[in-house]
Amino acid sequence: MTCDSSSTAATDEPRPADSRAEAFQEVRSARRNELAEDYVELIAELIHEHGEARPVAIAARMGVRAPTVTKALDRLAREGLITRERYRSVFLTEKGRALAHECRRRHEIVLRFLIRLGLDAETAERDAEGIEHHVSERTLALFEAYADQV
Amino acid sequence: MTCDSSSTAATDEPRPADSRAEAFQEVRSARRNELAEDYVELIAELIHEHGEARPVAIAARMGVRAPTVTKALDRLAREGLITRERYRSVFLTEKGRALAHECRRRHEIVLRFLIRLGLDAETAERDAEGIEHHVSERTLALFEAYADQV
DNA sequence: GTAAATTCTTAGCCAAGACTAACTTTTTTG
DNA sequence: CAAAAAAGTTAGTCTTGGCTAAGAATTTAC
Repeated sequence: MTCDSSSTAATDEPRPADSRAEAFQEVRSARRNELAEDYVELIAELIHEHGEARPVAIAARMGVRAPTVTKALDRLAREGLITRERYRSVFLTEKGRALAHECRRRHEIVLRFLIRLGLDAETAERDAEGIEHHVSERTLALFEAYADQV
Repeated sequence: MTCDSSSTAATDEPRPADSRAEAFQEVRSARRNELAEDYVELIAELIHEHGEARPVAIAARMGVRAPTVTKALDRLAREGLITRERYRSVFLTEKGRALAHECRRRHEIVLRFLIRLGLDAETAERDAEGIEHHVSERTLALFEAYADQV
């Protein structure tokens, strides 16, 4: 049943030009950034609420253990999103603050949209947490339009 | 600075820090299943379109290399979602077929909803791919209602 | 001002998911 | 049917993101 002759000839391209494949690659790429975004967003919230972001608080809110946080923070620091000193609080860099702001914006739009659609607040919060990393700017604009319009 | 214990930790919690942690844990749990769902959905599609699902076709559509597919299929087999023989096509088990069906359903609902909202087909397809794994049954129902209503 | 408790880090383990290189099996093709 | 091509697997590497156990640093409490 090898009927699809067009798909696999001499593979010159290391990256398949298949639009389906591209979509999956984009999703995977988005998935890679999700955790970093979650952390940065959470750090911004903690700083806003408590004046600082301690690893122990991050761990509690993320629902993970302390060493997991340490590792994640190392990575965020490597990526230039936060600054930190050993055994001390975490601070966002300019870049980190920008990302946090962007995330917050997306989160708010998705959340507001879901609630406008008729979803209960708690489910909306949970769904928004998952969805916010996967909505394009275009979709976001439509979500906003809908929420405003009603 | 260490206002944690006095101000917001023990007493007021309108939303206990726990519920945030739970939300994140749920998202992480969803993320863990995403790839398996993508594979199963794709395998079902390939079988439907071509009568069989070959690893080479899966790799092309997923946008990954062959060994990645082999490993993924090992895992799917371990989880009882597919059956396979070495160097042969892949088949869904009853469980795999059920999951594929469920995924397809979610995908369709999200896609239809986004298009009804006014999104172009291509972006809708891309966003649906990312969103479908993160919508609750409740949200799905609202998406359906909206798409039908308009 | 020291001892206890808490917080944070390090070290080491594991599984997933990506890759390349190299090998085996199957299929195609002169 | 034998050689070449394609498909699939294995082996080995890397990174991420979890975890526990144990040790170091800091903070609290007596």
